[in-house]
Amino acid sequence: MIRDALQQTVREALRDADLPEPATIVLDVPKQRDHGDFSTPVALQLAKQVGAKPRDIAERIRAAIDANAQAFIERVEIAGPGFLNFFLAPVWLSDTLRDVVLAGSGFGHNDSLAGQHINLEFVSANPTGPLHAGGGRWVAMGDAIANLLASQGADVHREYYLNDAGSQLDIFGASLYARYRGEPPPDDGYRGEYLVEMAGRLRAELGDDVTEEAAREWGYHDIVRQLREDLERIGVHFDTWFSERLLHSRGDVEDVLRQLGELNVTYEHDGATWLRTTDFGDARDRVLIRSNGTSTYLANDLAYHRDKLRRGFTHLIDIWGADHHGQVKSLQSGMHALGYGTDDVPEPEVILGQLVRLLRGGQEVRMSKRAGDIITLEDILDEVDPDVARMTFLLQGIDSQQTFDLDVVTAQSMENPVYYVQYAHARVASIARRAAEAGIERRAVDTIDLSVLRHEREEALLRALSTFPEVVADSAAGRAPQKMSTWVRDFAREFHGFYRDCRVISDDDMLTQARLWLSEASRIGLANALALLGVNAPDEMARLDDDEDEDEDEDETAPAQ
RNA sequence: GCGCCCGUAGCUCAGCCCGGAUAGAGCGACAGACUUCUAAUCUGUUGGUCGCAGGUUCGAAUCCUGCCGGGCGCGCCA
Repeated sequence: MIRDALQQTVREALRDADLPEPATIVLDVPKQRDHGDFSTPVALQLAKQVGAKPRDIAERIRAAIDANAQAFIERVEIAGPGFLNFFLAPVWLSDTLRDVVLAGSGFGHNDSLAGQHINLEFVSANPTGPLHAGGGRWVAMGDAIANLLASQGADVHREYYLNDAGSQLDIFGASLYARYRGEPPPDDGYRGEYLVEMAGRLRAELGDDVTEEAAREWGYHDIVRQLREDLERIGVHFDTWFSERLLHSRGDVEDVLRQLGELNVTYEHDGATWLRTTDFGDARDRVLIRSNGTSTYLANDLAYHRDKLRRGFTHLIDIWGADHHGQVKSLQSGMHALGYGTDDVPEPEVILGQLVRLLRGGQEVRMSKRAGDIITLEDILDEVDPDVARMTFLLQGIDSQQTFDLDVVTAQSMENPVYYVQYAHARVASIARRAAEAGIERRAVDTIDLSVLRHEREEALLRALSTFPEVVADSAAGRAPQKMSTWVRDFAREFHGFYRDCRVISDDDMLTQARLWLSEASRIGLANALALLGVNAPDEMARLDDDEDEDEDEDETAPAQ
């Protein structure tokens, strides 16, 4: 859009002025309004190379730009040590508004990743218990990242990997079976109360004569059903639930081991078969086949990732908890050993997410399915709206540890930023309803004089809106949904300010029309941003009681006569 | 010991990838604004040695090095 045009202008000016062209022309939106609409430090960057004073270089560039006057540039100023500040003709804001309206739900989307088939694997919690609260971070992050990648034109496939072939499931089965028989779970077993409840249903459904194996299978399928329900409740859908068992039953694991053997990257040692991952960058070699003849997690995982590639995906992304970071290099090294990790087939990308620290009553709650005292995602969803849960998980970067204080999140649920944003969206809808009641129709946008939108608030709103596409692109490229949530909060603030200071519906017909379109463009920005975050954009908000904050427990208090 | 992540306002966090002009938001505290398209809003005030020390640079919260503090790993577990 306008940024590209400016970049082009600067490039041409550099050429005309006989100056070298840096690979990228930096164009910033200055924090200060009096520094213009856009600013570039290019003259500062060239000073050393050219051997001239930055301000003199800036002057040469400005002269070249002026010589080739562009309609959308009102003036160029040289400021500070040598910044070139661009002041654009106000028409660019009108153009932005029209572009947004024209693009509609596609605003912020592009096709830079067109042709890419991305497999995004996330959550993948063991099917041995319900999703714990911290898992909500992977649910929300994964879904948002998938949305972001899709917005850039990629075909994104959401996948859940079920570790249903390993020892964890056996331990789970033994624990469930013990509960079924009224015994405590084994020492290394799962101690959670949910197994007692499940054992009761197991007995009700299958009777008193169940074997341990049957209990395990029943329990496994019941857990998967619970996982699906929890995920559905928060609005996340997986395209594939991939069973690890398939890798074994189909012979994939054997086959990948055979392939590695033929590639001469394995060796025998201490009765086990090892993979020379050190040849491919790993810190030490890894075992593929234990001395007892069974395959390791790595062997299975290599078969799994090879399978994903064989299914036609061009790019694999895994979201893992940071407690698995030691395995990243092993997986990637193993995939290189298999011949992947080339320009055509890149190595799997692993996004590491720092773990959630969960607080309740000011105390840290250790989240371990084994230990028993877990707070589940379901528990959270029982107390707060799914939108609140999602937004909370998307407020900060995945690289930093998140402290999820259950008391704070539930107590301040109503103050959650998600409502601030949703309220802005609802306000637009409300304006539209009021306008309709007043018999005001929005006329075609290209018949409206948008140049009347000159209020400080209106311009600020449009400026903020104009940055949306690049924020989406940045957010997608950085796998950083928090950039999106930060933008939408800032943008909502701009809208609330506009709403307050610029009455949309007025006696001035043209101004009303222009502001209705500005509202609509804002709605598009809010709705598209929320959609990327996986959050609803409601047309109205439930009315809050005025005395809400005085009344702590309005739900179940006794009737005070 | 080695590896990854974090350390920014009283609290919770953006900003760091890709260095720019006076470092931002929310919450908290204090003071204001509803005859108004829903006040779940808006406005103002308060508040920061960007962990510490060096280095690179015209310019460092941002890049590099070394420390300090916190989290997580370092299995023929998954």
